[in-house]
This record gives sequence, structure tokens and C-alpha cells, in this order.
Amino acid sequence: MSIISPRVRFAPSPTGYLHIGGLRTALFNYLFAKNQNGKIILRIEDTDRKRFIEDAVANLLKTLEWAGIYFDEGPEIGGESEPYFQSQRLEIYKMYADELINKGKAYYAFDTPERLQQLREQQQKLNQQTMYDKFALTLSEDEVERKMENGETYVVRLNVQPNETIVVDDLIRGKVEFDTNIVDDQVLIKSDGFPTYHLANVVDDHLMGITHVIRGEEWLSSTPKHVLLYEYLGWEKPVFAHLPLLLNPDKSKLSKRQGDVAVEDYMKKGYLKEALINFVALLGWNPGDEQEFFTMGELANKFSLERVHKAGAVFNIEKLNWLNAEHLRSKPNDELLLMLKDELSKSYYKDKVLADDYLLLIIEAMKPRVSFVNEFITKCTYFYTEPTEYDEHVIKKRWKEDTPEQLTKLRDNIAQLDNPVKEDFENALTKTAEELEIGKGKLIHPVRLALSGIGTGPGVYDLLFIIGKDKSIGRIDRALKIITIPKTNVSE
RNA sequence: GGCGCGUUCGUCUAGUGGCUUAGGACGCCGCCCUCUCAAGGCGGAGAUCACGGGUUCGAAUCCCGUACGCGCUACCA
Repeated sequence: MSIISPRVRFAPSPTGYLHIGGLRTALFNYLFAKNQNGKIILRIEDTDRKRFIEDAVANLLKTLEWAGIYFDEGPEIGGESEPYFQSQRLEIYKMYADELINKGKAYYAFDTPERLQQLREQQQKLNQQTMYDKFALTLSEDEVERKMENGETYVVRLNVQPNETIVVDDLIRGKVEFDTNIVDDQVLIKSDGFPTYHLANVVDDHLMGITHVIRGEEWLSSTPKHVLLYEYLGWEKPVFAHLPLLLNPDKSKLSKRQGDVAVEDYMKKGYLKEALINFVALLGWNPGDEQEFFTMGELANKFSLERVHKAGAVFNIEKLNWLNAEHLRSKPNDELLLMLKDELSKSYYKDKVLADDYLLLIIEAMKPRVSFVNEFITKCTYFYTEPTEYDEHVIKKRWKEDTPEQLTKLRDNIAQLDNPVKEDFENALTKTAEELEIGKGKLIHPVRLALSGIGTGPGVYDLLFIIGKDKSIGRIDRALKIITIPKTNVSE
């Protein structure tokens, strides 16, 4: 006898892109499966024909793969529970709907949308829960048969038995009770023959051997319907775990308008998958100790549903940015090189020929100063092109009356260097300062300005070495020509 | 309106009756390091634990109520 290893599923509907909340749900399912040595299945819930979107599935698959979430079974992978598209499982749902009808647990209904609408409005006016009034149950068998023969459109509805209490035992929230008097006779099969989510997800979860249903909290309210379905069909229920929602800064459910919600948006903005995964994992889950930086493997090792908490979490971009920088810094330089080259090929400097060794020097120098890969370019354009203008504030602060003379001297000393390394530049600068009997700062800041055009960045000796002797001299000469001393800088 | 869920620093969170003068992280501020900016190190401000009642010798932690927020309330998922 062996303990049944868990089987979980991620069951998105193909809406065209992967929502960040969907990524979180997928991730928690994935981490749970990995942690428990179980299997994770991808199932496409495409039962809404009105919302069919071309290429949505391909997109979903691509994004999930980018994120590093891999499935044991699903579209393109296959598995013992094929097919994994609900739209290809229509006969199965029909079969179980028939079984429910035969058991008296479901029934045909022929109501017009207009009548349903009216009913709803009436109930709302009376401050009642809006739900179907079981009118179709008053029809005689003959009437039903006649209507069917006439080809009237119909739906199949769940026949909820009144005056019962349904207890949903949720792993995260504990026992949640519902009164069946306010559980609606949910449509199971729509008039187009497609099942609704409620029927399809229960049937598939059972047939696919799903042991744990891990999904967003928005499903908690309809779980009693699912529980009823399991009971009416005589099936064992899975364990339910409803995840807290991801929220906008104003605490409403995370949505467009208030920021990016598609995983692809974050891909495009240059976020690392490692950072996004790490960040999203920490939204609603914590390891119980003080670790914040995680790799996917570490997450899988430590993950447990018991440590998922109940309240919704605001998506806090600042922390994501910090994690992105952390993950970026944790990467080896040769990996960053590949990423930088890719970024470069899409940039203004795409036609520039740059040696790997040169780029590696930039990476080394800029690594602690960037949060995103593209900042290896945008925060230090002076490594790719000569500065054309010089920061006025820096000129005002650092470029004094005697600066040109001092810089010229430094330039001359540098010119004498033969194949200099970083230390040679440092020695040259120290020597110049001594000869001039001035502090090194008098030279350092103007040189930086001349080389980079700005007042911040890596150490000047690094700058000199990376940019190189000849180009450095050229830039100093150019700065000497262009920068004029503002009146306020003239001493006395 | 009905039903359900939730509520600890601005944000993510620790906390499961005494270990808590409520801990950590992001962000913010300061100091150190230092040629600048970062990174790093150190420190600081920041939460009457939504509110009101209980229970208890003792409650952020248990119970009840209220408020607020959110979700669901479709032949969407």
C-alpha cells in the first residue's frame, strides 16, 4: 500500500494572456506538487465560446514556460487523462448531466433570458438572494418531452435540495458553512450544449484524479455547488484550498487600469522570471523564517499550504524591483553578458561592435548599480558612446577656474602610460595631484565628468581603464574644449 | 440587498494565551565605508495589533457584536 501522491491542476480559461493572479495560482499548485512529490496538470477551461480567443492557449503555454512552471500532463504534453481541453470533452459532461437527471439531481429548464432577468429583478427588490425558482420542475414529463421534440432550447440545472447545510472544509480557511436554501440551481449545461465551469471542473477533477483543488478565493462562494455535485455523483471530494486574492493599491481585486496585470507586461519591462516568481510566492505565503530571497528550488522545498495566509495582498512593485536587483546581482557575469547582448541588439547601439571582454568589464562595474538588465546600457551610455553634453550641476560644483590646467597635466601624464591597467591610471592621477600639490578629488571629479558627462557611476580608475587610454585622452581634450567655466565658479 | 471571506507599521508579513517594551523585509531617514553614485555594514522613524464588549490571573492570539474592505450573487471563468 502506498500513500496516494497528490495530483493538482492549474485550470485557466484562455483569455489571451496570463494574469499575474493566475501565475500565482499556477505557482502555488506547482510548488505544492513539487513539494509533495505529486503531479501537476494543465487543463484548459475553454467552455465559453463567446470568449474564444485565437492563440490564447499558445500564449498561455509560452508564458508559463517562461516562468519556469512545467506540467506533468496537459496540452502538447499529453497524459492519461486526455484531452485536456474542456471543449473536447463535451460528451463526457453530457453523460454525467444525464446521470444527474436520472437521479433527480438535475433537470431540464426552458426559461427565456427575459423571464430569468425579471425574476432576478423581483428578488432583488424583495432583498432576497437572486436564484432560480425551480419553475421547470412544475412541468410534467409530457410537457418536457413535447418541448424537447419541438426543439425548444433548454439548459440543464442542478436540483439543489433545500434545508441542508453544506460544510466546505477549506485547508486555508477552515470549515465554511452554507445553507442550501440560498444555493442557486446552477446551470450545468448551457443551451449551446457546453457545460458551465461548475459541472466541467467537478467532472474533470474527478476523472483526472485531482486530490487538491488550489484556486483563487473568488471560487469559495461557488464551492457548495461543487460539493453538492460530488455528493450527487457519489464521488469523493478533493481537498479545497482557496488562495487569498491579489489586490490593487486601493485593495480592490487586481485589475488593469491600476497597473499591469499580464505576466507578459512584466516580461517586457525586463523583470527576471526569478524575481517575479520569488515576489509572487511571497504574496500570501511565507516560509516561517526570515528568508526573503528564494530560487524556485528553494521555494519548492519549503512550500506548504499551511503557511498560506488568509488576507488579500497588495501587489507592491517596490519590493518586486528590489528582488529583481537581488536576483540580477546573484547571476554570474557570463549569464548577464548574454542578457546584455540581447538587450544591446534591441537598442540604439545595435550596430556597434563590442567585444565580450569589454561588456564584461561594464557588467562588473555596473552590477551593484543596476536593477534591470537594460540599465547596463541606460545608466552608463558613456561606455557605448562619447558624452555629448555635461551635467550642468556637476560642472558648477566640480569644474573650477584652475581645473583646465590641472586636467591638462593629468592628460599629459596619462599620455605617457604604456598599455596601462587600472593601477597605472591610479598612480598617474596620484602623481599628478602630488606634482600639483592638490587633493586627488580636484582631479577625480572633473575627470569623471569629462569621461562620462555625469557625476555618478563606478570609480574613476575603473572608468579610465574600461574606456581606455586613447579614448580617455580624447574625451578629456573634448571636455576641455567644450566646458566653459561658469562665472560663479571663478574664485573670489 | 443576500451570502461568504477578511482586518498586525505606507506595503509584504512573523505571531496559534505569558518568551512581545509586537519581530523581519521593501520603501523612507541618518551614520559608517568612500573619488561620486550604488552595493555593503550599522542605526532610526513607522502598528494604541479595525472598533466595542466579554472569557482568563493574563489576549494581537479564544468568544460575541459592530464597522470597514473584498469576493460571489450569469446559459463568464
